[in-house]
Amino acid sequence: MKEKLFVIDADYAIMQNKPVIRLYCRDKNLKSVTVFDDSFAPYFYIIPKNNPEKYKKNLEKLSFYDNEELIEIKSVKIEKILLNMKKIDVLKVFAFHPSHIPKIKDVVKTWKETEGKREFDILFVKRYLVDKGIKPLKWIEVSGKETRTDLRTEKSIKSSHIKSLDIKKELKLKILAFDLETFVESGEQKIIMASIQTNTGFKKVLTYKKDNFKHSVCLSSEKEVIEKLIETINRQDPDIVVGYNSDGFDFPVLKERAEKNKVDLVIGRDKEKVKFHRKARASAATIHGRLHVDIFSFISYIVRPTLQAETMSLDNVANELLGIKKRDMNWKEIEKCWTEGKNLDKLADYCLHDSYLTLKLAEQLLPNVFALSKLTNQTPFETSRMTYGQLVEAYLIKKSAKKILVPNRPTREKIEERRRIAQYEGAFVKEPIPGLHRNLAVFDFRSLYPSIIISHNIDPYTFNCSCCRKHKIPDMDYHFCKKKKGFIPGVLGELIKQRAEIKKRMKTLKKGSMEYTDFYAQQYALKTVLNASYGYMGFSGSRWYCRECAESITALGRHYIHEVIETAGKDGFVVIYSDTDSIFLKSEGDIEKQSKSFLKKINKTLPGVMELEFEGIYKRGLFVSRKTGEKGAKKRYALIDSDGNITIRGFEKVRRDWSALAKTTQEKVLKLVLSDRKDDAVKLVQRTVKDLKNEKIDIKELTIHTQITRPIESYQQVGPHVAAAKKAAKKGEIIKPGMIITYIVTKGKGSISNRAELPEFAKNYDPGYYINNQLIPAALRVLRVFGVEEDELLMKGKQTGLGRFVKTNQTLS
DNA sequence: TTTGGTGTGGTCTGGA
DNA sequence: TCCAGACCACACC
Repeated sequence: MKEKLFVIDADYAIMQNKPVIRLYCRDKNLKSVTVFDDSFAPYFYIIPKNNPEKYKKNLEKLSFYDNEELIEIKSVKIEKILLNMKKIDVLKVFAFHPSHIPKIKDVVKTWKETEGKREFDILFVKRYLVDKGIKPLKWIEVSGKETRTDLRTEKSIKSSHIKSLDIKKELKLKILAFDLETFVESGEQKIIMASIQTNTGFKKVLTYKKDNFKHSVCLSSEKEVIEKLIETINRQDPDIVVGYNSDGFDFPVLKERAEKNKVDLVIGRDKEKVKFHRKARASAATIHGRLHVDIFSFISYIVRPTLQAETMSLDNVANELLGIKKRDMNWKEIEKCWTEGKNLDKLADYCLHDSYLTLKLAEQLLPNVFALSKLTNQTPFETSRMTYGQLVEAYLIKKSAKKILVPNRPTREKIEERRRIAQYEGAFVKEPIPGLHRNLAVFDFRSLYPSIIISHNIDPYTFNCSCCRKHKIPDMDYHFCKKKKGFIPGVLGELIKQRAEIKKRMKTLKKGSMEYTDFYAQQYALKTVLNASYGYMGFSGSRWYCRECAESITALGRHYIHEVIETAGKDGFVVIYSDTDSIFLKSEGDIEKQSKSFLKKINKTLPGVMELEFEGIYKRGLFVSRKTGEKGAKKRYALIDSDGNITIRGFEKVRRDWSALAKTTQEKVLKLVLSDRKDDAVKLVQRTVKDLKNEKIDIKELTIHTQITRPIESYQQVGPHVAAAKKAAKKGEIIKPGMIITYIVTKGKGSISNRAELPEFAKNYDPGYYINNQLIPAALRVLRVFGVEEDELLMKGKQTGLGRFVKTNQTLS
């Protein structure tokens, strides 16, 4: 029989002593089908010192015991493959079991005929998908026989042949989002409520106290809640289970409570319990047969840089990504609801809302996860938990398969060594001309670093070749081969081409249509990998590490932007600012016309795929000076276009470690100033100072968010956020690195740190601090270029009674 | 262990 | 008491 199937996830199991790949699929009628493939054997490569034939013979005889387990070689093949651009003979060593690979490698390592060993740490399923060319979220054609298994899928096929198909059709998969609420009772964290929502409209709240609200099932104990949750998931039979921080919270808690209550946490399609795989941050919970996506993981690794939310809380992220308003219920209220047994419907709503937000976030972001899976041939389970570095690596490994030996991952010592010597010169940043400028034209290089890599053939394998010594990188003693195309430049070149094609096709489609969304996600995946490629070469943990490459890339970047700056000057522009790949120009004449010819002129001189792009015209642009001295401040500016859209970079407004009051006031000031209303801006600040002084500002406007980046004991210098965290820790709160501490500076004596408190412990706020250390600096940063001084904002001399808020180190004039 | 360098500015700390 | 430099966080690209 032959079947066309849509692949969702994959894993492997040991069956009759053999590793068997399991592909979890749906067919076109949405029937769940599992495909078993036992035709694939795990392998790795050995580079022999000289005689591969002789090595092969010795290897075939290898047999040893490891903890009473017999380990033997399945087979050995001699293959030709590229090592440092040269074809060599290597041994491809097949094993009977994936876990034998590292053991065989360790034995062979000691043989004196061994030159090296490669690709022993590429996981079995990853290897399979790459080698077979199977892309998750795409279609395959499976030939084989239907078999019986104890898997809870509607059909199981033992495959004899699998072919990947290029069918555009997407299947609508069933997504189930869940969320738990817990409560600590006599030192034990218990589950008090669970909520579930699916993208097919099912919703349910499970709890065990009272039964008078919508969508709820009231049970009699925690145990029953867990059992009912398990039953519901299995009955709903989703393809995808999503949570928000479910790797770090929901599943660990669920596992612990299930064990405590002697319930088997079986929610997959086989009889195994939920397992945890070690990952960077939290261990990843795996459910056999269902795809578990912790959407928080994807957001914090990949989406985060594009967000401006202060914390990665579900509420904040949903607010920014989905435009869903935040709720005002907090933890204290939840606890109150539960302990008093009142307003439980509110608590249920809260819990249900969490799984709703999780579901909506998943619906929005899963296309991006899937696009990355299709690009790298990795399961969405993997790609949703990958960092930038891992995504680039996965893609490069895919492109190396069967052609190039993948370099080994560096050892811990090697990484340390690379770290020590790493530092190299980066991008050029021009000091801006402070002031409010009119009619600015902005240009930037399209994907500067990737285009340099491609156009200059920057690659570890082309570095300092023996044939092209003449073509040196500017100001460097390095050169790159002109004759042979490097691996990374070739790969990135394809990506750029594909992305251009997708973008072209997107123009013919309707925004918001299924196809458009899919293309958008695809081009976003390409962009993600492209943009991370330069960083990956300079990353100490990289398999394709090449400091000289990274150094050359930035050197070329500086070279090109300098050329643009120089040409702009010669063409009569005033160069206001430039950072890495962008340039801000002003001119007396018709800026649009001049921009066009300038762009043409520059692009004629650029090699390969390099291109300068016209970003836009801005009606006004504000550049400020540094806090001390008259120098222009880099990386801080604000722009307004002819439609009134405002762009703010670098200012306190866009930083999370400033109070909302200082940020919103600064934003208003910027808007007024960009509209030529400086005087109104001054008045606004003065009014706000007064409000603060009279303590009329809501304390919520005054919280400051700062991340704890290490264990609190290991800080050499105790800043306000660390001090607040330490106090909270003393009161029993658990403080971990990565947490974002919210604090308020209260009245009292001593340093700012001494007076920093978490909101729940803050009894008041110190107006003096918020005036002198928050509001005034943020406002003055903008207004100083207009000649406004601190005294004017503080209304000194005009009003009495403000003296006590003046910093002690200031003298009255 | 979890892409890179460049840059600003707040707060603390310790010595004059 | 004052101030420079260290430390720290977080922005830009």
